[in-house]
Amino acid sequence: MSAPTPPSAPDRDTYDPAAVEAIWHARWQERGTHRTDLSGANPFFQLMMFPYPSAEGLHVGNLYAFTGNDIHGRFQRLKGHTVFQPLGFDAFGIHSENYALKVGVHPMELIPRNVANFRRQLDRAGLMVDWRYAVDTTRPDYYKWTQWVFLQLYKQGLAYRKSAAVNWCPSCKTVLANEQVESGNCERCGTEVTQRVLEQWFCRISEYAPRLLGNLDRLDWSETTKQAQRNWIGRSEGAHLLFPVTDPRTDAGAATVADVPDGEPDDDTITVFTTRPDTVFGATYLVLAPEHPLVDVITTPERRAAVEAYRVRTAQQDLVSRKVTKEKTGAFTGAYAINPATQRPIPVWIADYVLMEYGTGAIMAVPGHDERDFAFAQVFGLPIVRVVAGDGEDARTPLAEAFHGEGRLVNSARFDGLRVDEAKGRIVEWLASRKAARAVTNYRLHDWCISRQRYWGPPIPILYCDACGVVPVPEAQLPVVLPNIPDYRPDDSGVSPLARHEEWYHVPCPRCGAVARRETDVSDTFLDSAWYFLRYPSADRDDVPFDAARTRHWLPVTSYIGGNEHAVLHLLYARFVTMVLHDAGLVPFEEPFATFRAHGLIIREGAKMSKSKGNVITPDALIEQWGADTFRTYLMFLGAFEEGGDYRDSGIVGVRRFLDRVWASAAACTRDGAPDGAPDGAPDAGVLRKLHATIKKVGEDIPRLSYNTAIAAMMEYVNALRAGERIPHHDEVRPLVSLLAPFAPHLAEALHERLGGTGSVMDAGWPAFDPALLVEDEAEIVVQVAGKVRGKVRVPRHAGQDAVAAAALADPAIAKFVNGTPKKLVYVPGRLLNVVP
RNA sequence: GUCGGCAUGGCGGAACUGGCAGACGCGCAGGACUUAGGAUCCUGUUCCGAAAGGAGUGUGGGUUCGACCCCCACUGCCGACACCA
Repeated sequence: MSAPTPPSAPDRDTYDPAAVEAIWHARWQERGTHRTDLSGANPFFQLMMFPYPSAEGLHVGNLYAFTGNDIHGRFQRLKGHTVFQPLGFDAFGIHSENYALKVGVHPMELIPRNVANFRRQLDRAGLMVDWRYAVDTTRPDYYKWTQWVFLQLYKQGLAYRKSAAVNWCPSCKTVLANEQVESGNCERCGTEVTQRVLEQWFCRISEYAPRLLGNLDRLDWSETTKQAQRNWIGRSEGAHLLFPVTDPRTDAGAATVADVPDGEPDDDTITVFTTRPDTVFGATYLVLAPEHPLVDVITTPERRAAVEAYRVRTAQQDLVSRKVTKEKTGAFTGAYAINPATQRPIPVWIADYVLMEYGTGAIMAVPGHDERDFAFAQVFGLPIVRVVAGDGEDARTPLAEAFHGEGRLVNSARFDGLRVDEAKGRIVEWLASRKAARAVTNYRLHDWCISRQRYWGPPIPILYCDACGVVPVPEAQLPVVLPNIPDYRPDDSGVSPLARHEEWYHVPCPRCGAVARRETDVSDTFLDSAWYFLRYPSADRDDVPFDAARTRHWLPVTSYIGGNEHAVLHLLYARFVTMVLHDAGLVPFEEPFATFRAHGLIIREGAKMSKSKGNVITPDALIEQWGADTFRTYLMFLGAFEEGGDYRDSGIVGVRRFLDRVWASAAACTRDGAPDGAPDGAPDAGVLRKLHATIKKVGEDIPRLSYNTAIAAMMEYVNALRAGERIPHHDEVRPLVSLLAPFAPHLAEALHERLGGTGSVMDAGWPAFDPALLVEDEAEIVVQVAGKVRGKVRVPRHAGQDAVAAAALADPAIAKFVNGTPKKLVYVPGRLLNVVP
């Protein structure tokens, strides 16, 4: 098996991509072809997701996404828009930091190097980027404004501190993200990961959940992305139910607590969230999250030791395995609470399968109708009661597993016989009238933790003063510059390395002048990327994060195309930050991205690309071998852009042959003595019709990102152009060059010039097609008999059903399938006739 | 487990609202030009069949004059989330 090689021997007048591309890179640079006039009319903001500039350099996944954006942006420019297509670098974060530690080069040295390499590669690929507006999240002139964004959140009361657990690797002495924990162990050193509880900064994104969800219906986004966000926000309708705790020492039975208290949750009332209030009669025990504050209050002395032991055990477990392990464990608190429906006391347990961060951190367990509660009840021998019966079942039908389906209530006193959906409302109403329930909408979305106990990020601009408390750094004092310190390795303290740098750590309090301490956590990289699109048009401005007039002119983003791996986090945080800035009167819109399209993933020979498999494609080598235009076009030819593609080494030669043929066609029609090679010196009518059909098709395919079919259409046209070794006419080739420009911009520039064009092909406009040329005089009608194709007939364009039927039956090859008079004729004008015998 | 996506020739993939399945490309076969070709050009290429014809879009059913496309049930692969009450 050998990889195909490009056609060789550049003698005479053949396509030499390396030469062409070098010439045009230089000219684009000289002429400023890729510069956007920001005051230009008809603005079109084409945004692509900025990359993390890794040391390995650009990978095909990046290039696939960028090329898809570039084609769209170039097309919009050809269509007459002023296109702004900036790019930048998302270079902060734990990934860079770990890599820097590994190779022993300081990130402040490493990142600029990587960025320079990325720019070189991106330019080599022919992207239409105006680098004057590039952003780099690690530069103080950018993160000054990231810190400013944080302060806006703080001012609105949307940034706050609370303690939360983080994963901690005792060996690496560092905080780990959930994805860096592999089955309970650190992904780098394999040490068992533990939990630490630290004070951290959070953003109240959960407060925006209803708006973030509601707006989705109005956004022109890929449906898959919107659905992912809906699931992530996770709205669920249910109820809070109140279970008063009884004191077993004073209450002999249920009677004394039968009178429901005032309904306000107090020290000895457990509030649970449930989406199945209809099953409350089957709630045979309660479970609290081990961290639930009421645990301390209600645990009985006899059970305290066991409960504490269980809480310690849970606290030590890393965050990932706690959620992944399905085996049920728990401890009985010794306390009982009154089921507000049955009035009977039920035991209160703690278990790690109940999460403090969701709902109220407490559940009513209905083992008959919830798998988790069922499993738990089985382990601990707790009662399982059926309260819903499906078809053919009754109150006594035994439960081999939790029953989830439709059905009617049983064992539920006066609610017996109601359907599940009716019962939900009725039971909540009933309990509400006794002040034991309230209908509630709950969201899964939890607040966004932006603290990172690391070095490589923007310092959170907060000071702690013994006298004044928490003090935000005044905006005039921004940026809080990340100091260039040689020792940025995290240590055992769990506090950022920044805390070790006295001269940075201690500063005067801006309010009272006393010595204050800096916040030493840096912020999440998702904060950097949550507003970068606002910065681009104003990237040259030092005085403001984003200029009001430019923002009004360019935003919201016209078209955003990116990977669905950012469907939830990045895109949701960006929407949230934009909404907050809108509420503060700082931007005139609340949704940042008018349209968003998710592109697919690129794989290699049917398998995912990975370093361990050794099947990673290196763009540099392929561009070297085939040329950037061929590589770009091939990437887009692999499959539908929104579906992704399978990169096969063997196919690229086909695209190269196509571009060779385009070059040869342009060469042939400009050669001395042969500019008008067709016999009568005019373009061929058939070729011209095909040309106009191709202009139409390519112009329709590009906006719907159907790049592969657009390329196929151009290939078809080139085949028609050259069929039978005919010499193409000048006017047949020139429009093709424009159609090809978004895909193969260097080649298009060269041929545009060669065919007598002036300036850049990008400013020469998009060819128009003549609809009149597309209609044919005769139509070919497919003839079916009983739904099977039996032949075709040619008829005049507007022939009616009878004429077509007559023509069809006159054809013996068709007529032989029809005995006697047809029962029915189905005629689709201009396309098809179905004869039903 | 839940949510989403996908399943079409030897291969990557087309087929827009139910109307010629297999566009385009790779590969393969034959031919032309050549001292030569792994360059270029031309022709052919879903399968079975000499042909007439038949079969065919993961599997099983359904709706329809007509289904890759719609409905029901299932299988497999890919992705995201994952004890969310």
